[in-house]
Amino acid sequence: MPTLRLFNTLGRQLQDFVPLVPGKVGFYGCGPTVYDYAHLGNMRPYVLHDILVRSLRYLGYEVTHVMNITDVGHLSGDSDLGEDKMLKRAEERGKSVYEIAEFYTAAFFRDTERLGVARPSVVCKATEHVADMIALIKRIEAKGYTYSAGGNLYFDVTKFPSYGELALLKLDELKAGARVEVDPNKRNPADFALWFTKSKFGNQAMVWDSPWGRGYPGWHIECSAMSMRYLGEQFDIHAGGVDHIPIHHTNEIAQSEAATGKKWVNYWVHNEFLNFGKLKMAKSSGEFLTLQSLVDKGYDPLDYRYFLLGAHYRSQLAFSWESLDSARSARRSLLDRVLALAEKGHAAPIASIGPAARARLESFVAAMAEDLATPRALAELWGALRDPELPAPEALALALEMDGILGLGLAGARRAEAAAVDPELAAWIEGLVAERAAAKKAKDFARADAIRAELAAKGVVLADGAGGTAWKLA
RNA sequence: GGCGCAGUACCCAAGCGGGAAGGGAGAGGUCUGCAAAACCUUCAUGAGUCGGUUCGACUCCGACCUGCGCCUCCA
Repeated sequence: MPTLRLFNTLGRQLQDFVPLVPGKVGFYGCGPTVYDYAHLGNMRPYVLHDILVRSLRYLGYEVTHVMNITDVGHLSGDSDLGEDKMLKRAEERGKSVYEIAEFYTAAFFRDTERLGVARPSVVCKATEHVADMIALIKRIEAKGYTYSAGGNLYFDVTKFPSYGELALLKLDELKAGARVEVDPNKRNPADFALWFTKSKFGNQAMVWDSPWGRGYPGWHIECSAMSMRYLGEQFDIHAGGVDHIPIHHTNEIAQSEAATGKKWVNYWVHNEFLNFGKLKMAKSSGEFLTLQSLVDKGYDPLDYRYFLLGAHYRSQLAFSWESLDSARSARRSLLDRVLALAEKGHAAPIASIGPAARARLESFVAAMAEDLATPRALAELWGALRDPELPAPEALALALEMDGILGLGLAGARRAEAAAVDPELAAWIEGLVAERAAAKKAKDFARADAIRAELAAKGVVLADGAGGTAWKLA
């Protein structure tokens, strides 16, 4: 097996992946803030994390994948001036924050499941780990990295010499208040809150007692506390969107390493954004498309997965309906090819494939190992399915093996007739198909074509083959 | 103002200091009563622009142009 190489944001270079413990990987992927539906752009990192985990497991690692659910503390502004997103949404809806969280968490997992994303080993909620956060903040405080102001506890970034290393930030170059009002309580604009007590939502359910007063945690602390809880004080990989590099992850590193005095995470993996037209897809501005809206338009969620895999995760990707159509066409063609192969016989045992197929598989694995180069991997998949030299059982074996990492649903490919179709509709179609067969036999091609047209009008596509006429719903 | 990233065919999108992957769309063909699928052929003498380094650059360096992101929140 080749060595996995990952582009590490910390250092900005491709590096050989070497785990802390041989054969094992601790991986923390930033999860959702469950105050609204996830949009298509939000889904990109979860597909990436899934691809990363699948690749690691394929390469023989035992992976512990931890994902957080942010259900408290995520402010709409990183100061006491901001509002907690969860509380705000709960007030708007007249629901409790827990009801809001439960609703959108369920929606989130419904979407990721449809995208073929495996459930993480551990899913942890911020509200259930406040004690861990308080314990961690105490350690940070004991080491002298904090100060109190205006009733809140802040992290003093000037006490942490390597602050901003991940994001290549220099403290004196940051333009304070470039786009937002400065929190007057902060000594330095880059300082961030570990614990809030002065809350305009102080009468809400989401407050906890702490050594600094009754209040709630800052947003960044949850990831540090929960990752350490499940993966230890040092672990291998932390992933999230590029937007988190300058603030969220930078602050996580500062507070985590301040607390332990040790290097926290070895490899940082960040996905680029999905853009909609020229703008990023965002809840605040631009387009907001959910996975469900794609399903409503007739796309398979895995079409969207294919679309994502067509670009490298570190490239900005522009969403367009044309591109999504292209992905759907490509994936359908893939499924057709796999079906055609499956109808010729069973897949060969992967261990017994010949040299040509073996070489294809190795190229595929090499592409995945080279910083998860899914576009190249897809090209290898196409190559395997198009190569006239490969015996059908071997081509099928390759496709299924590759799909174990890509997750495009090739193994579950079914002829449309086998899919769930209303029995009455099916009977009607079968009747016309039989009638057309009779017409064809009688050389009544006008009648045969009329039936084809009639069915086509209902979205039924006919395909004449050696074994008779197959049909499917378009 | 500072920092980071990108500009490849009709669209999406890779790799690479020395033959420009792959997909979609398009065109022609084989096959088919018709159609679909499949298969074959075709589709960037050129990679934002201009310089430089080099025997050789799309690939390195510089400038410029254009676009995007970050320095609130965001995946």
